Amino acid sequence: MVTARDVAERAGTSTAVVSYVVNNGPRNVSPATRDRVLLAAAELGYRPNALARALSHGRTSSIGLVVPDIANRFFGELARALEEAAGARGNLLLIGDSGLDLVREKSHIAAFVDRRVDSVVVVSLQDSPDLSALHAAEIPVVALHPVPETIGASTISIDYEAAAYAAVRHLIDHDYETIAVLNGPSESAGAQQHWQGAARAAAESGSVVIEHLHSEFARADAAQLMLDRLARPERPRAIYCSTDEQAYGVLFACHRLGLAVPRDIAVSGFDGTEHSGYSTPPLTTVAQPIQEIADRAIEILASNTSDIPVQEIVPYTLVVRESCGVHAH
Amino acid sequence: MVTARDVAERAGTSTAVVSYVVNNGPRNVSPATRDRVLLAAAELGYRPNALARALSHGRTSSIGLVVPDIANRFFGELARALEEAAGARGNLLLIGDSGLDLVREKSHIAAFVDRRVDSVVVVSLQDSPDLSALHAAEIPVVALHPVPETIGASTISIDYEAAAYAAVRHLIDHDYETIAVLNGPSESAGAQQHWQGAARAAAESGSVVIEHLHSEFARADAAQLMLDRLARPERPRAIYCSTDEQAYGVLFACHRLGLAVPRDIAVSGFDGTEHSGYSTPPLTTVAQPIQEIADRAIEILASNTSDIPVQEIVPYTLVVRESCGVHAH
DNA sequence: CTGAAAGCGCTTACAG
DNA sequence: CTGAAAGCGCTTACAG
Repeated sequence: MVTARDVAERAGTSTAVVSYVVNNGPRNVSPATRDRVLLAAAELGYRPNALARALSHGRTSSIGLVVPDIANRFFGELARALEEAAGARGNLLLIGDSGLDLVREKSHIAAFVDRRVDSVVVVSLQDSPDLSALHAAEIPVVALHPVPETIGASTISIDYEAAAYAAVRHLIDHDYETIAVLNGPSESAGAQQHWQGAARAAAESGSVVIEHLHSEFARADAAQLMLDRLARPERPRAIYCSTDEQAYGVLFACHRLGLAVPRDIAVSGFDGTEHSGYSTPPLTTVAQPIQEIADRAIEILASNTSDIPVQEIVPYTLVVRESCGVHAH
Repeated sequence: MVTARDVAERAGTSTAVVSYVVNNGPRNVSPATRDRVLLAAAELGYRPNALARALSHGRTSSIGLVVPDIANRFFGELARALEEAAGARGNLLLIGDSGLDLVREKSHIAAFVDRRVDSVVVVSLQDSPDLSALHAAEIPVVALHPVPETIGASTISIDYEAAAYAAVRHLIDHDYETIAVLNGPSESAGAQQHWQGAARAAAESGSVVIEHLHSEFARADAAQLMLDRLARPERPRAIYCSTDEQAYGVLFACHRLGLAVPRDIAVSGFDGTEHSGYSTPPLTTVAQPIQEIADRAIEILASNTSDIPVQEIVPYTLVVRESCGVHAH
């Protein structure tokens, strides 16, 4: 590959000047010299080596992202939004897919440290992720879900508890008296908040019977669990799911069992990707403001003037569609 | 961060020896020295700087991936499989999401060149992608769809034409006499093959009437197009879609218009991700061997003894489910 | 405005 | 088996 030295020789100058021209600084260069360098660079097809630049400059202009499952639409949309926000500031987003595996989550974090990313955005599999490697390397982190304060990371997310409360409250307003909460694994991020919000809504109503179920986040797991559950007597009239993926699994189980949604069973989801509007039937769901979350996350990381973690709450939207029944009020 | 120099000092040796120990070579180190280095490294929490290593070593141990749309399940599953295959060989996969935008596709390729990835796997938006930047940097490429021979890249993919033929042939065997082909944009990768395969099957049958439609790959676009098309008279009895995403859009349009699948309209998809088994109704589709494609792609790039591009065809599977109707033979 | 030189943190011939 | 030194390709004080 062609180096700054090659360009300098052809332009009859030094590598320092080549650097000043390519980076528009930090020193001024006379217009004539500048033109010669630009011409030489263009003729040679010079592309600065990002590794060398990062090594001497001390910044890689890259941001690491850890997600539980890149094949999940929600994280796909999130990754895209983050990549755009990062790109707008000249940063490259490195995506690390945990594949629902804790070991891989950890190894991605290690790889990010080794490659000296400037900062990391994390959506962990766990309630309380291990960020020690990041802290040791003094790499700022923002988590996109609530984490314990003691963990020392910035946080930006919706209020899961409030969103769960609102969604279940909505089901109760439809006069559904028996409600199942299909949650993720109990240690998973947000699981507690989903259950607490739902339980609070049920308790408030007095009469509603609520039941707590757990499945993996994968559509197939949720489907299997619900095929079993719905075959048993006393099935719930409505199901609140902690992710859209699980809700699609429920929709599938209902279809398979000949149960009509929402006539026999009402369903609500959580995350609100574009796809939630295209299921059969379209899904009532809690929509997360993906764009806003992404923009703010990158902004927080960019303007990291202090080391003090910030905690931010962004608003969710309850999107009411067919799957929860005809609007009752 | 702690450097090799820090470790060397604590172990009472040189950075060269630290390197030999950490990398298990290329020189031998006496057991005693080795233990001292390992101990010092552990105590200090030493992590070699991957940038510096890459700069001096000349390899980054990273592979770039360009996909049209990471939020599309098919590419999500593909990215995961590639990441695993790459990781198994000690390589990191860098994912570049084009977001269905040619400019971004190009800028990701440029970013990969700048970061000196060892090789690139590309799924382009175009039939005939611009790989000149990669060629100039002598970075080997493998495309996961057919590209013109002249482009000088290795290729590994199913035989799209044959798969399209088989799927449409299957619809014809169901005695559907009017078939629509819902293709992607006309310049998109594979579009020609889809149409040619479908047209060949129709021509062979003699009596079947076939029509060619184009939509973007997004579910929403396909849905909108079909809402319009199916509202017109003389609607087709069956629809062959060039991606599962488009098929889901068709399913949605049918649901919205009160048309039952497969009773009123039969639908088939293409790609065959895990989700195709969970739609309403489950989707007949052409399944691509994602794992095999990923493994072979990484293998080809790893064992790049020659610069001669290789062209490989892997087998597809026609997965018959409810959406195309009760099995006719 | 410009050049020679040091330095980023590694790896690897080259001597010993 | 081990160390001093050069080199990977940049950036940036430091002189002039």
